[in-house]
Amino acid sequence: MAKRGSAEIAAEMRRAIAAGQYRRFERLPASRDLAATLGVARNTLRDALYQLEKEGLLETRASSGTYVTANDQNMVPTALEEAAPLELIDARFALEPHICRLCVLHGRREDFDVLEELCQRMEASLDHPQRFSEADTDFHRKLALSTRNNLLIWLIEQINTVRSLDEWTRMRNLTLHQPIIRQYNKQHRAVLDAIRSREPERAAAHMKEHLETARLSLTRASDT
Amino acid sequence: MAKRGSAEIAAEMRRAIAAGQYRRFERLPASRDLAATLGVARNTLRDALYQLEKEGLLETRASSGTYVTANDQNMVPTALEEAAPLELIDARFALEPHICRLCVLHGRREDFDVLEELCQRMEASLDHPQRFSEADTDFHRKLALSTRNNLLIWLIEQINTVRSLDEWTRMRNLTLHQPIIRQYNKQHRAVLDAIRSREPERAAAHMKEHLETARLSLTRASDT
DNA sequence: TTAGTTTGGATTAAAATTGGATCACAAATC
DNA sequence: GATTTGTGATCCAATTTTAATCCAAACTAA
Repeated sequence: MAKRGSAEIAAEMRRAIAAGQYRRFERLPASRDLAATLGVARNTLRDALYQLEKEGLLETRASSGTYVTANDQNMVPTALEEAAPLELIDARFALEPHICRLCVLHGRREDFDVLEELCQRMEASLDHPQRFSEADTDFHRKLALSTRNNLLIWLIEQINTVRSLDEWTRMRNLTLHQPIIRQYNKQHRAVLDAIRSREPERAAAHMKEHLETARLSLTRASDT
Repeated sequence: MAKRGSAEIAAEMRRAIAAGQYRRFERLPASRDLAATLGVARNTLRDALYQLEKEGLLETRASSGTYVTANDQNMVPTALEEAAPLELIDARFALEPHICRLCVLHGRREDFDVLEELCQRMEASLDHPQRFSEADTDFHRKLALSTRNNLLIWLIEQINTVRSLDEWTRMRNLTLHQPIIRQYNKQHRAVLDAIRSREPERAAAHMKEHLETARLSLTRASDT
């Protein structure tokens, strides 16, 4: 049987609380059930919960249950702020290609006009990483908006808050040199063209290619 | 059946009031009826209502009834809470297939063991929509967990909060009959098998198929 | 008014559930 | 080989839930 330490379980629970799976004042599942779903023995889980109790995230009352005492308002941002660069790329890898498909389905002429305008702004910003970056963010946001899916829009907006963190901006600006920007522009155009000609799969494919490029330039930058 | 404590009943009622199911000055159903509807003993319900009364959401008059006094208008529905059913499916369509791919990359043996256990639990719940539903949520959550991508985990958890809203639970339980559950089980297994044999694209494809089925049964249900 | 119904309040005992604690055993670690 | 750590099982005591009553106040309709 594969072993996972109580520390690992504690980390998992900590993250679950931060993610909002268990909210303040809520009672956790019974230790027996929770141990079962986590795939560990009850003793191990109890050790983990004891850790979290020491940290002040939980409070357990005998014969009653274990309750969340964490102030989630303080924790939710951390879940986002702690996102690693590659985690962010993977999340965008999940969301954005499909957003392109939905964009083909639900996007309207006027949406495409806005996207066109943003493309042009990016193409005019070869020497202005800052300006390019803003237009780039707007472009990806507009794609989400064009799906008319409020949930997706919200999710992308959350991701954008990560993107806009200082460290991010700095790291991204490092990678934004002329050749890279030029390549991004070509890819953005390819995505937009595919959307305009109502080819969902081609749009998604171009977006994947775009994100792959972004990942590459990111890993290359973090190697230095 | 999952035994629910008074705290959980209180939470459920709090949500119902926030969702506008019971409006201000309105009288709640008789405690006997409400208890029956919620599937708990009257004592448990009374404990729950007492909690909400302490919070100032309710006011109960003996021999008359329990009335909503929620003066709190800060219960504004967030973007998450007003998400439409099909929006949710589309968001999952974006996220989950790619999560399956990442699961193949980053998932470990012990993760698959947990997924296996959840599959079995679902297969043993053909006649228990409630139980199936919980295991189902855990299954999809565990898939996200197995990616080890905290951002994705957080995103899925946000989606799960939408899924767990009352209206949702009710609608989903309507569609969960034996044949559907059986089909879901087959699809979950197909996903798990593909992940286990480390075939990212096949896993993603099976997940897409699964979500397509879910979308179908959802549109069919809302037509009625 | 009166008789019957419905309401929440309260009490009780039994049953179910919960975390706490301990133990022997196995596996991994040093 | 000794130590640490997770497992699985058992028993315990406290708490919660349930279910069944009875009550008094308030409402309803004859």
